[in-house]
Amino acid sequence: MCKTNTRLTKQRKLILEELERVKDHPTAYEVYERVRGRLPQISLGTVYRNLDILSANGIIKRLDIGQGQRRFDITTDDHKHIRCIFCNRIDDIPLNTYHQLTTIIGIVGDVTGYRGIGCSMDFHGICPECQKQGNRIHSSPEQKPDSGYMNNAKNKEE
Amino acid sequence: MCKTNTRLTKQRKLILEELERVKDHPTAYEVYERVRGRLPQISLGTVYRNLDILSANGIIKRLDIGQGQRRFDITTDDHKHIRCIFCNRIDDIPLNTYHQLTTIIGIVGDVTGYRGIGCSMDFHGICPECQKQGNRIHSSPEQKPDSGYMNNAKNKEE
DNA sequence: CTCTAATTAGTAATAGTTCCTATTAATGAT
DNA sequence: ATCATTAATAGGAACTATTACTAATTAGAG
Ligand SMILES: [Mn+2]
Ligand SMILES: [Mn+2]
Ligand SMILES: [Zn+2]
Ligand SMILES: [Zn+2]
Repeated sequence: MCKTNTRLTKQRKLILEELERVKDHPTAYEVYERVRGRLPQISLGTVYRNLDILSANGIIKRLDIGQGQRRFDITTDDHKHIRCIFCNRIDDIPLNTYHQLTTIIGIVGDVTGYRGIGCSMDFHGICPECQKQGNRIHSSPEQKPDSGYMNNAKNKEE
Repeated sequence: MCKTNTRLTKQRKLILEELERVKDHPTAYEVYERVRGRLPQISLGTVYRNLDILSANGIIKRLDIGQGQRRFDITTDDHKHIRCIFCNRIDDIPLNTYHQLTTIIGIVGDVTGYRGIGCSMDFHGICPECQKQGNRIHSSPEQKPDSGYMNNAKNKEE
């Protein structure tokens, strides 16, 4: 499963096993809690690091939906998600792409049983300015853009 | 513009003026920086509080897109957004809802000039379990679900 | 078995947001 | 215009979620 120079530690194995067991789009902390039941000394940092490595390798998927905690998905097939605005659970939507947008919300309601459905559709890509600067699709989008935030070291001069 | 018992302070007025001036989906901190240029003693907390109040009153919109900072939009008409994976800027998409999903990405590319476009479509609503518990669409979705996170006071017993 | 770089546990630091409290000020009533 | 009420403020602490650091451990190639 892993690349050369990537070791299958017992921590990593247990994280994958628990992800396989729940498939419920758990947060890093939820994975941590489950794995800790089988390996008490595991640290939350280890869980975060492994979830990052696994998603960078395409073994799992990171879900950055809405404002709360990041979630992780062992299912890497192309599918969409629906989130409950009360309890924050996230369910799968095996949505094919041939419907018209006007009918999709009705379909989503039928498929999931959710009510009061809203849709936030976000696109991402490379803006014209960044294209000019020579960024390519295959170059790493992991370069952190300057967050411009107060606590950043470089903004702490004053 | 505001409800009774809502005062138009000079801080609130300046925040609205700067939002009107940039329309660029600024973060709270970016709004803070601009307003501070005109009212140096304003605090970041005041900016956050006002952005919350204004969005709760429907004057502006909160954008919880992706993993980074929350952003705010003075334009409350129904429209979609596209984010650059390199520089994190967010542009508007005046997308009508009559296209088929398969054609939308092409349209978005034509309209925005973005390349390498991906789409994350997230739905939100009330799950069947929460419907059973008597939650209604008009009841406040602001009840914070238990985040289950380590640092929560109630999880700090051990 | 040995060697070594990948990984770990524990903890500190950071980023983004919310909360708290004494003080100030916007607005309605006099 | 002055007063009284109470919403709102500045400043800072606290909180949530994630990332970074470091000395010790360990997977696994040779
Ligand atoms: Mn899923
Ligand atoms: Mn917009
Ligand atoms: Zn629910
Ligand atoms: Zn860009």
